[in-house]
Amino acid sequence: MTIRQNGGVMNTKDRKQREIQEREAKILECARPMFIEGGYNGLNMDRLTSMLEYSKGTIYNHFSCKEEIIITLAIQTLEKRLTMFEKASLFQGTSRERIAAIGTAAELFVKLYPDHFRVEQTIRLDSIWDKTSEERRQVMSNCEHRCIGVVGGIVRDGIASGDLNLGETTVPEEIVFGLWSLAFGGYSIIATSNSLTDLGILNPFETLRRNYHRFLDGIQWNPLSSEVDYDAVFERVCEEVFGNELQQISV
Amino acid sequence: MTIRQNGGVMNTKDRKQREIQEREAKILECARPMFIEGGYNGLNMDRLTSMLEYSKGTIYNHFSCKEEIIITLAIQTLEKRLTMFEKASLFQGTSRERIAAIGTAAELFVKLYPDHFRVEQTIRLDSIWDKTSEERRQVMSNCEHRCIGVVGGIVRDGIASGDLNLGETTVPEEIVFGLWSLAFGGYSIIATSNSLTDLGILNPFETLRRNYHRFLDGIQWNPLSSEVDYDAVFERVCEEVFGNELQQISV
DNA sequence: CACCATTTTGACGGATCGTCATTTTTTGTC
DNA sequence: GACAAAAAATGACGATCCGTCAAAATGGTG
Repeated sequence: MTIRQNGGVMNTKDRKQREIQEREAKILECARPMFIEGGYNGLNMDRLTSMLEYSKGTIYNHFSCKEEIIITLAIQTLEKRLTMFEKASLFQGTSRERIAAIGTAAELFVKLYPDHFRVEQTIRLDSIWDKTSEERRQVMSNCEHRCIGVVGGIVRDGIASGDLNLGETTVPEEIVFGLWSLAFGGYSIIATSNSLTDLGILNPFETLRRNYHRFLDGIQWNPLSSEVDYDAVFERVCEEVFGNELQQISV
Repeated sequence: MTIRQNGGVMNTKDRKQREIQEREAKILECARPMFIEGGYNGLNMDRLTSMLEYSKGTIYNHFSCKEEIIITLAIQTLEKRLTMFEKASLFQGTSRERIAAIGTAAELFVKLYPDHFRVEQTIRLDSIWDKTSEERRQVMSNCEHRCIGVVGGIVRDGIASGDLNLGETTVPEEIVFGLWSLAFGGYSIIATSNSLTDLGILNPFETLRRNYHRFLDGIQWNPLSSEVDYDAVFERVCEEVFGNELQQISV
């Protein structure tokens, strides 16, 4: 009897919870294209209200301000990236091939979610960042840290296996920082600048791939790119690890 | 007589012109800290009006919208960067030392104008970018292109002098893209992420420097970092080329 | 001083964010 | 099912801020 009552109560609460979750998903689903279309100003709370079947107050029950919606959009895709990184890190191969697998994941991620950078760049502007809740900022940081952690783990594996020898003056995190800079900078430039085509770089993604292999050659992470065809590794990772995701886009 | 008249007219016009220039400078001078303080929303046109001794309409005679002010702020610092790059490229030394000099210039630039990135990131958001005038966008592109050109020139010098051999499958622009990615990504991460200190990287600027030398080692741009103390080159460039600028900051 | 051209002014319209008093719905109880 | 209390939803409203434009001020000229 008590059990039944409890059960009943829980079911009701669960249903409520689920409804709230679903509504939140709907809000985000509607907000994303609005943001993609016109950025921070394009995401119009009045228009969002009129497009959804909920009133303003209801939406503000879910998200205390516009910025909270935007950071949640960022978190949604960041979580997808984390999943892709983790999947890539399981690739069977040398430590350097596994780093290449992460690079592949990063590239496929920006191709699958080409608008993610825009969202993240907006969020990182202090004027926006400061209005978001500490809670959601934590979630975002956590995602970032875990992505970094995956890469760091592979660097340490490389050292442990003897493929990589950093010497005594270098810590693995410096290499993570280097790869991260190359990737973040490269994808940002690709996304926001016309100068690349002006420069005559026809396939920027391929060039970026070759650039991080140049960096890895520079620290002599074996086997070097002169010994292994890392383009082929890229193709293999695309197929073997991300075959499913890839059906959606043309690489 | 005609000459005198002309002279007089010209003087009046010149004075007018000068006054307009000066006013424009004042507007920007007042707008910059406001933007730095609170970003896009922090730059408040009403407040700007009340702080300056000019009315709203007058300000809108200079800049047709808020975004035009912001892009002009970006252009102001971009021009300083171009000057620093050009100065650095004249450094006497091997081609690789000259690239290191550009790296030094880039680092000193972000230290001298730590808020520039914020301004540039804001401008690059499509929602802002689209509202700026084609004219000012051209000026900005031009600055960027000339900076890239300086770097490209040194790469080609390196090839010509035999310090660098890219082979037949690589064009110099790919290397420019690589260095640019590393720098842009690295400085962005330094500016907007706490993860670096979390990672245990105590001196991110030094690490970034070492990272681009790793990249340059990877393409075997001679002399390699194992043969030359590029930290010492950095110091020399700071002193010999940028001694004046450096008095303002602590490196 | 009178007249025209140019520049400056700031009140105002319009857009948009977030609030909160009011209304509606849900829950719990007899 | 009827009713009260709690919870949730509503949307009109206040506040803020951008950019405009009719009117006023300024400056040059005969």
